[in-house]
This record gives sequence, C-alpha cells and structure tokens, in this order.
Amino acid sequence: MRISDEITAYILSMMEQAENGAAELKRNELADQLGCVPSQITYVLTSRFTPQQGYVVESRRGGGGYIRIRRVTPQREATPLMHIVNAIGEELVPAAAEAILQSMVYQGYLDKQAAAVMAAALSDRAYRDVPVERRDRLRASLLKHMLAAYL
Amino acid sequence: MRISDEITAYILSMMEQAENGAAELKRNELADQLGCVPSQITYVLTSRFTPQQGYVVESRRGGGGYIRIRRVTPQREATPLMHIVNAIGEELVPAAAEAILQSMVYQGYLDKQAAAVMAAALSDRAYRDVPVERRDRLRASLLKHMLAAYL
DNA sequence: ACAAATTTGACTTTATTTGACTTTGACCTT
DNA sequence: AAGGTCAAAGTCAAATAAAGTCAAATTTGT
Repeated sequence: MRISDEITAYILSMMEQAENGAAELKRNELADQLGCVPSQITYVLTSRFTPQQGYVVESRRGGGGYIRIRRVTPQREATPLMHIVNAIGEELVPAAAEAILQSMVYQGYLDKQAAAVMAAALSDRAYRDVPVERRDRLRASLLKHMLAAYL
Repeated sequence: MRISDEITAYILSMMEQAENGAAELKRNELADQLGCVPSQITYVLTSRFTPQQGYVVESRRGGGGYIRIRRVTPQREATPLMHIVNAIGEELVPAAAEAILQSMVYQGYLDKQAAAVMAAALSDRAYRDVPVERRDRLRASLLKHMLAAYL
C-alpha cells in the first residue's frame, strides 16, 4: 500500500474522531509515526486535501507549529457550489471567471459583496507582477480557494 | 501549548478583568508566575500586541516600573479605510496580512465572511504556481484590490 | 515505454525560547 | 547637587522547533 494513502487514511480518521471534525497534526510527528519524510505529508495535503475536494488547510511554522485540516462541505451531497468548484479547471480566463461569479450571484449562492471581492482578486489588474502566461492558473486557484472559504 | 500563547491569554484576561480595559503588569513578576524568562514577555508584546493589531503598549523602567497594555478603539471617521489601504506597502508577508484582516474585522470594517474570502486569497496555498519571491508582492496587490472592491 | 504520480532529502523560511548584557528611573547618602 | 545602588524594563543574537520548497529519483498505471 502506498504511503500517501496511509497518510490520507490517517488524516481522515483523525477528522472523524475529532468532535469538531477538524484534524490537527504536527507534520514531523506524523511523518515519524508513519515512517515517512515530513515533506511527504505536505505532498498528501496538496494532492488530496485541496479546495476542490472540499478541504481547507491552515498551518503555522516555528515552535508550536501545526497543520489543521477542515472539511468545508458536508461529505455526501455536494452543494451546488462544490459542483461549480469542481467544474473549474486548471486555468481560467477572465471572462469565464466573470461569468461564473455573475451566475452564482444570480442563482443566490453568493452575495454581491463577496462576489465583488472575488472579482477584484480575479482581475488581471491585481496581477501586475505575475507573468501573463501564469495568470489563468493563478486565477483558477484563487477562485477555488475563495469559494471553499466562503462556504 | 506555547508559552507565548499562555502569556497572551493571561494578558487578555487581565484586560477583561480591569474595569478600564487596560492590563497593567510587572514584567519580571509575570514571567515568574508563568515560568518563563522576562524577555519572553517582551517578545509576546511585540509579536501579538502591536498597533497593527489594535493595541498600545506603554512602559516604564527602573524601580516601580510597569508595562501597560491598552486596546485602542479606533475612531471610525478618523481612519477612512483608504488609509489602511495606503499603509499597505508593496510587499506583504502572510502574518501581516492576517493581522490586518483580523484588526479590520474587530474594528467593524469587514464582516467575517468577507475576511475569510480574502484570507483564502492571501494564503500561500493559493499560490502554488507563483515563485516564492513574488508572493509577497502579489499578496499586497490582491489585498489592496479586494479592499477597494469591498467598499 | 512513457507519462503521471509518488517518494525522498537537502535546503530555506518562519516562529519561539532563552540568556547575557544594557539602559533607565527612583531613592538614598554624603 | 552629585553620585551610588538597586530594581525594573529593553535589546539582541544564538539556539531550537517547526513547516515549506524544490527538484531529482523512483514507482505505477495505461
């Protein structure tokens, strides 16, 4: 069995145990327990606990640091919102981003102010320092993360 | 648990207790009570009770010295949001971004959900494709644009 | 066989803790 | 008034603790 699957399973079971549904762990400690290098934990987090999959990950470095993983959608029936999140690919052109936001507001999933904030974060005007060819990827990533946080 | 968090909690509870809302303490005494070195208190003060986070710290050395921590309630009119926006420089590290959002929520400029959305857009997690050395610039830019849009 | 996913480890960055040393202020003493 | 003593608080850098990054090496699935 893949070590990354074991890590995934372990985290999932931690989340079930915890009464608030959030798993909190120490990267080095867990790596040690499961016999892998710490960066393997990071890998699992970025490949299996993404916003698209309905998770939010927070962390802190330094003494007393930690990693916390929360589920933001009720696991079974995905909100229509998550459907949309899933439908967003790896890249997102500005017009598509606009369209998604507008339709979500229209359908009542998003309030106007939140949509305005997101629109600002998805506009090329905020990306002066980002090379043009990277912008659509960044835009897609930002939208997914923001939507997950909005839930 | 982090000793610095304990110190923080202790100070906060002192502030609640006091009828004027200000905590007054003796550095060496408190360090002794909580079992840490005195400079640890200083560390907590500079890392968690900054003006950015809405606190003012005054102190006096020498015999009969003390440290007083006050929460400064910003008068709304005097601090038009745009000032804050202007105060954000060209670069912004994650911790500073967090502090700004928290203090704006506390001051009632931002509702919690909007803050959560912004936090998601300011987290390194959303920047997988952005080179590390460009992230702080992007973060600053995004926050400014989002705040402007929120108004 | 090849592309995608995983595994590994060296290196970087951030946060906290600790302690030796410095500065300041109040109160004495002469 | 001048200086000395001691009780604070301040400074700063080293030590420690943790998470993040990145790219090379390996494994897996088609």
